[in-house]
Amino acid sequence: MVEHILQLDLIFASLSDPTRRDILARVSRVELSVGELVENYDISFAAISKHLKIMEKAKLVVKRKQGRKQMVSLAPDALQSADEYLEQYRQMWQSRYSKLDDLLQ
Amino acid sequence: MVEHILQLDLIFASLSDPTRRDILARVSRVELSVGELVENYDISFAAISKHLKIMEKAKLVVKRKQGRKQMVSLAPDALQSADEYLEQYRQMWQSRYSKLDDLLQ
DNA sequence: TATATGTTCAACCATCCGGTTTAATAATAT
DNA sequence: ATATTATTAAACCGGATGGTTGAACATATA
Repeated sequence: MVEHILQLDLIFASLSDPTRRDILARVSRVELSVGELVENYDISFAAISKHLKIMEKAKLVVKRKQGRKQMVSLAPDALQSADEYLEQYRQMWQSRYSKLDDLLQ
Repeated sequence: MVEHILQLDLIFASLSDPTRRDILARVSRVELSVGELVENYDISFAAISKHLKIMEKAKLVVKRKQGRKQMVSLAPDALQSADEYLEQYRQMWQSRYSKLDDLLQ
C-alpha cells in the first residue's frame, strides 16, 4: 500500500522530465538499445543511462539484455497506474464541461 | 508550445510529492484555507505554503482571498493536461488486456 | 490605534537531481 | 589473449527541493 504510493512518486517524478518523456515516446514505438537512444540527445551516454535507471525504478520501461546491448521497451503498467490515479478526478473536469454545455443550451 | 511542455514538467513534478497529492485530494472535495490544510500535516505553515505555491504554478490549484484567509481549491485543467498526455498511451495497455482477453477466449 | 490572526518572505540547511568525466565491467570480434 | 563496443559505476559540481525558524505583511477585531 505504502509501496503503491511510493510507486506513484517515482512514476510522476519520472514523467516530470522532458528527456524522459521523449525516451518514453520513442521506446513506446519501437524497442531501442541504450546507444540508439543516446543518438537522439546532446547529453552523455551516462546521462541517458541514469535517466533509464530512474524510469526502470518507476517501472515505466524494462530492459532486456541482447548480446552486449541493452534493449529498452515500454512497460505500460506504470502509466496505467498514473492513469488510474487521474481517474478519480476525471469527472471533475468532465462535469465542468457539462456545466458549460448546460450554459450553451 | 514550449510553454505547454513546461507545464507538463510542473504538473508531473507537483504530482510526484505525496503531501501535494494529499492536498489536491482535500481541496478537490471542498475549498479550504491554507491554515485548515496545515492542520492535517506535521510540517510547518511555511512548508505547506511553499507546496501550494508549487501547485499554483502548475495550475493544479487556485487561491482566492477571503478576508485574511486564502481559500484554496482545485483547478482541474492541469489534471486534464496530464490526462491528455497519458491518453496517447492508453491504447497500449488496453491492447495488452485485449490480447489477454483473446487468450482467455 | 494596537493587537491578534493568517499567510508569505528570507535565509539557511541537508539532500536530491541532472549533468559531467573517467574508470570499470561485460560481451563480441580479431 | 587482446582490442573494440556497449553500458554502468563512481566521484564530482551547480542548482533545485523540502524542510526549518524568524521576521514581515495584510486584514480583522478590540
